[in-house]
Amino acid sequence: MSATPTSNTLTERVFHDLRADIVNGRMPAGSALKLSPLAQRFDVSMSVIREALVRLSEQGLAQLSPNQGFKVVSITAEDLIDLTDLRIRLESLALAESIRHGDTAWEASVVAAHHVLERTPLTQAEHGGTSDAWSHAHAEFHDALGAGCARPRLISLTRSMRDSSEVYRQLSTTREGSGNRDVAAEHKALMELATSRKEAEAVAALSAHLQRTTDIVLAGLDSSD
Amino acid sequence: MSATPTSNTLTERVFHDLRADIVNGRMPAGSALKLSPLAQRFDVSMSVIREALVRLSEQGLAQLSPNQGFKVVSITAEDLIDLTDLRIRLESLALAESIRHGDTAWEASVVAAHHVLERTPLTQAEHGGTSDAWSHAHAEFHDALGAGCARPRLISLTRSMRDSSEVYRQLSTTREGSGNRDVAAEHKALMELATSRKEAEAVAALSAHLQRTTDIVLAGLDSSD
DNA sequence: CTCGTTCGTATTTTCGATAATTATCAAATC
DNA sequence: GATTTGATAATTATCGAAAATACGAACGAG
Repeated sequence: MSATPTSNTLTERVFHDLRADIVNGRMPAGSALKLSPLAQRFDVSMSVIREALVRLSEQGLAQLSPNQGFKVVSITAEDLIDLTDLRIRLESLALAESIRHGDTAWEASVVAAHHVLERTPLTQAEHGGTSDAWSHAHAEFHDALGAGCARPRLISLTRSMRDSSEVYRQLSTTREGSGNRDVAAEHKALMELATSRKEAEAVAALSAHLQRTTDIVLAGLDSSD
Repeated sequence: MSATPTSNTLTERVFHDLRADIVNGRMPAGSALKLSPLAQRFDVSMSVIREALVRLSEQGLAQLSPNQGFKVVSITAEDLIDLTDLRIRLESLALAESIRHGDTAWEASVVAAHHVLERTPLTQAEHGGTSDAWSHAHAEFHDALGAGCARPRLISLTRSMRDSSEVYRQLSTTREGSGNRDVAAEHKALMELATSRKEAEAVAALSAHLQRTTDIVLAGLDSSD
């Protein structure tokens, strides 16, 4: 059903790969994204890289300063706070509407996404931080929660903001064992509350879930940089 | 204080001009945006046009179908409803926080923006619809209302959505005299409520203001297409 | 007459190279 | 010693053309 998003054009492939690199924390926040090295690495012309970077910049994952090139978006505590507040509001809205109007197919997709997430190992062998597979399954699960509302714009907004949040989350999972938190249990509760249509409780659980993650990241941010 | 947004690079100039064309309704919604004609019109290479169009697409003002080119974003009643609901929520939030935390400079900028808007003629000589100058002043005023909250992400979101809404608004002002509505009075009330820090009333006025515009556009949409 | 195929054309996508701009750093000046 | 200047290198922005793809018309078979 998902598998390869199969990007037909070169630019899309590069765009997806670069986004994954940023979102999964392989590119340090704030680091420069120079055209020629990237062109070499992906074995494409600079135009392709440039177009991909322009898209990423427009989405807020990179920054373009005219005549000075691109860099990975830089992170600040204030931005994370701002971002999290917006995410809580909008994802809560999407979830609430999904619970109110979502059909059985939506319920099924939530259950399915949770099933995958539950069975995906959180940590990877080497690379510190969570595995790409888990990050992906995690994003898919949260996506599924809000996908029942018939509002494309709201959905794409929450997706975009989730990507931005990932840049921060990667930072925290790298440095600390995420405290004594049972994330899997939170997800399971979320899934059950959503599919049993308990709107208020589900929204509360989702809000707490998002806020908790941010608080951990914030703690890590303050104590380091 | 504003004057020339001074785009240093060619792409930025083209981007701004094209966005203005779309937002001000000079490009029919859904119409194709072909590269070579645009390159000729702006007297630049296709690369520049392409980059501008990619940016517009990423912002939701155009659409890119791989290998099939760009077109002006197409409009639907459902999207406008979705969009308006989000705008009401987020602009209300920005306004409320501005009222709570904005300083005197913010108040001043609201008064100033309203002053300009008040003195800008609504209709232009020829071109049906509102004048570019008024559209600009109008955007600046609404921008000023929310600019007092110290949340860059929220601000840029509301800006982006306002642009999208403009595509719709242009459609309605072209075809009807906007009924018996005193938009100027609404703006004045908004300005006064905001600067006198009446949060609840200001937010209610803003929500009603946005919803009213949408209702008019929706009426026009249903009765035509 | 309808459906499918082939081919030419229009358009997009990608490339490689040039022009323009910025960054670097050593020498020179105050 | 700090700041400015000027040449050089590195990088981005732009261009024009080649390659790939989609679109539509003409054609032929069933």
